[in-house]
Amino acid sequence: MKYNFKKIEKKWKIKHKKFNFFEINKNSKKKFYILNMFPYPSGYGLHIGHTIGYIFSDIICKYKSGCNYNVLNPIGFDSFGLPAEQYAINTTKHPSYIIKKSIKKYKKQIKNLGVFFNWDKEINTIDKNYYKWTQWIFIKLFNSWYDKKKKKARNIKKLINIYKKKKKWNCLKKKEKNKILNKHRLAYLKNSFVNWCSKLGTVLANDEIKNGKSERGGHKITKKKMLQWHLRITKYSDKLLNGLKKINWPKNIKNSQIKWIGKRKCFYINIKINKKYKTKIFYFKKKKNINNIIINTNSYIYELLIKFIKKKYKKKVINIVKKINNNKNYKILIKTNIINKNKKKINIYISNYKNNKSIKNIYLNVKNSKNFLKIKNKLTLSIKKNFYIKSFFLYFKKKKKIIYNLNDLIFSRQRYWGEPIPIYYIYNIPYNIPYNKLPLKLPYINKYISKYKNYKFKLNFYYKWAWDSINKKIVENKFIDIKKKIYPLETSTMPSCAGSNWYYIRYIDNNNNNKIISNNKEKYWKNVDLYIGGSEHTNGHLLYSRFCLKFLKDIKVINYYNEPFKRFINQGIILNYSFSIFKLIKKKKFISYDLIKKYKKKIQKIYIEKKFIINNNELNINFFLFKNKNYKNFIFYKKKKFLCYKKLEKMSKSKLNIIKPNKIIDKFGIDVFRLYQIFIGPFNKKKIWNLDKIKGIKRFINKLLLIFKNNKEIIKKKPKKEDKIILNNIIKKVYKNYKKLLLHISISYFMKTINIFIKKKIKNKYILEKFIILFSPFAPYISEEIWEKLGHKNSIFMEKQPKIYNIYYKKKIKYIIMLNNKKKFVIKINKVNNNKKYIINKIKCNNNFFYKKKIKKIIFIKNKILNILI
RNA sequence: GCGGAUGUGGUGAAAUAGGUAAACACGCUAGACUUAGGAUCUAGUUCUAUAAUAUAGAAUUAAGGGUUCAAAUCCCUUCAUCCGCACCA
Repeated sequence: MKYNFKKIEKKWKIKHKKFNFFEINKNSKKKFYILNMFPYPSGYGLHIGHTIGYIFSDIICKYKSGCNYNVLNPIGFDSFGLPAEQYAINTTKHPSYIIKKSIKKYKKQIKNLGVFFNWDKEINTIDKNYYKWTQWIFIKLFNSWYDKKKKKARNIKKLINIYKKKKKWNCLKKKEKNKILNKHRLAYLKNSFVNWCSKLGTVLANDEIKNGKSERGGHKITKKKMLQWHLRITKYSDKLLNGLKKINWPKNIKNSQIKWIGKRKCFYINIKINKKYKTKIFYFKKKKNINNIIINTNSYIYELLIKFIKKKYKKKVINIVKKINNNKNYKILIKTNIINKNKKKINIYISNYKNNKSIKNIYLNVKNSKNFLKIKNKLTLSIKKNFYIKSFFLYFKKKKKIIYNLNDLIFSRQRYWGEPIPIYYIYNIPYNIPYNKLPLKLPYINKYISKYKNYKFKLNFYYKWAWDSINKKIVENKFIDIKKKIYPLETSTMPSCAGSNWYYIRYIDNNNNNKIISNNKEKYWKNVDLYIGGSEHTNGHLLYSRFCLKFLKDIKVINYYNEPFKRFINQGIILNYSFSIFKLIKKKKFISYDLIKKYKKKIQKIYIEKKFIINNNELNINFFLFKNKNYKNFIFYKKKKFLCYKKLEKMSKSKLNIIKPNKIIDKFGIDVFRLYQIFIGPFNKKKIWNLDKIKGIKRFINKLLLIFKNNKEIIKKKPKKEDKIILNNIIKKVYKNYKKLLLHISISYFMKTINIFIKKKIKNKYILEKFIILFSPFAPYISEEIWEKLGHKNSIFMEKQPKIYNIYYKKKIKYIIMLNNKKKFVIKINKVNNNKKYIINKIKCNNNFFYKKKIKKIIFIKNKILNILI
């Protein structure tokens, strides 16, 4: 029988449409909530990295269902954020149109994986019924403060009551009241230095920046002072730290959470520029003397410093900084009269020194400035004695202090495509939109982009963005009038983490319009039992989600659990080779990879697709030109062959090394594709994409089909003991690997068992049935087909996972006999004779390898080993 | 610079919380078969010796040392690779 997967898949896809998988154990008391991080629907569609996660969760979901669990395996889409918006600007189409199209594509592809998702639970962050609750949580945060004594968040009204008792609260002006409240609110406004990207026109979080440039687009980032919404996540530092003890997460993820929170006792130094401008504090484990201070030219501290340099020298410094910014690793020395403890003068350097990846604002003479001091390019400003920055001084405190790394989360973005922050301002004092008027809908305007193409894509350009607080609705900007009680609305939107902070809660009760989640449902489903996700933004996402939950628990939205994700497994990235060629800048010349050394500075790297490559890394020039006609007149510089640069890299759209699952599925079928993705290696480790090994899976499937080829050969008889033992072994192995989440090992045991079945010609129906049930989560369609051929009408997924046979067998015990720590042979012994004397005698009878020799020692470990030392 | 991992054949990898290293699969070599297919089957695939389809011996889990009857697994040092990092560590 040839494996006609297309026919089988088509048949079962139709049957599965009517099949209510998630209803099977609806009334079971045991629940299992498994969750994949929801995808960002980019226009490019699914790639291999996505599918492996879905397949993985699906297998576990099907297995758990077979173990009588009521399972939940939902999926949704995280659709707000920069990528869609950037794409929208480029294509002049509205982001919601792009997102809708992408989601359609995603859904189609996901459904083609043989995966069961609870599609009725689907959520989408841009859905107004979803972001209504995101905004609701924000207002709750805005109206809460953290009570240190009670160690939880409470309503801001209670804080006002406390103030009323203590002070003359009512005599204070509104602005003063606001100032005080703003210091306590969990969502609050603060002027702070932010990563500003002028090209994108927005603030970015630290994890949105890579190598000092924006992750999306690679634009320059500067530090800028701006009024921003913050979440007071720092108040929860201790809770976030303690919660880690109880959950089953990988060590490295836990560690980086601990590091991020960074609780420790330290000595500290304060750097002030003058009374008004404080900078951050610097901490040391031990007391240290300060010999020099290094200030980065890209930092905000430098900008401040410039303000306080005397006018005469200001231009000089700025000019020099301009010059050195174009060079690598330069430093300028400014001599000062600040004296440290050893009565030595402290020098200030201004430098464009970069330490590996991160831009640091300031370096002190700690270990990491060693490299800095090696810099040879050095300028010294000729500075007169009286020139130094008077107001720049240091504090060194002797006392130890408990400090945290964690900073409050900056929670606003100056962009259009996000959840609007439900706040309006009266005389610059923020007030929230009433709860019952949520959602504050994101305005949709046609032709928006073409009309305002030259503007930044921002909310305040909408003509309709003001709040009428009498009629409680959104009105046009031009009506803003304090007398008529029409006020300006907040123009920033929330960052993309806002929607993903709490989404796992919403899946459980996604259609509830009155509450985020009903009590009953929360009590039953509780938290996520197994959370599966990629490694990209894991750390931030997990921390913010945990913070969000702890807050929701304080305000009693959540009552029955403390941590969002009980167990977490990190999905390893899949690497693939990328190919690139080099072009001379501004010239029509390509240069072979072995010749580029000469042109080092003048070349530009262009990624190309793999289909243009022959013989490992040679470019097929004719084919390349045929497909890329804009390079028609270009010259190819080469010796003999034109070589490309081949590199193993993370799959990415820009590097043209993405593998799309569709082609593979078309060629080999869904089941083979599923098995292959799991078999490729441990789920949590990085993998290199290589299709070679898919043959093994194909052969395995063929062998499997061979067994079930002739229905007549399959015997309905009580299975033999031997056969039962074989089945027991595989069941045990597979179950154990489910616990450890090592599914790839299970597949190798399936292969092994099939080999044994063929060798021993096992054709017993009961044995084979149990085997195929055990196997069904891995390859659903083929299992269903075989199940049907065995004469069953129900879906195989209605069946329970097999139990281990109770066999009473006089098990012979295996002993490994070792001589001087080396294995000699293995003997089998009946249970009755399981003792040292018997075994030694037996060996003496059969072997004479230690005859006439003195035995130093015999080590006997019951049921395992006998080691003889001579 | 700091922190966290990881290191097993030509390749992907297994090895019960110290107890037969390399299961399972890919690749390769040789042969068979045929409906000439990205097909299937059989055997081999660390090294050495011999009386050679067997037997015996030796080496081996990045390198070196330690603990132990016994280490891929535990401890120490070094090297290499990867990941994270915001001022500190």
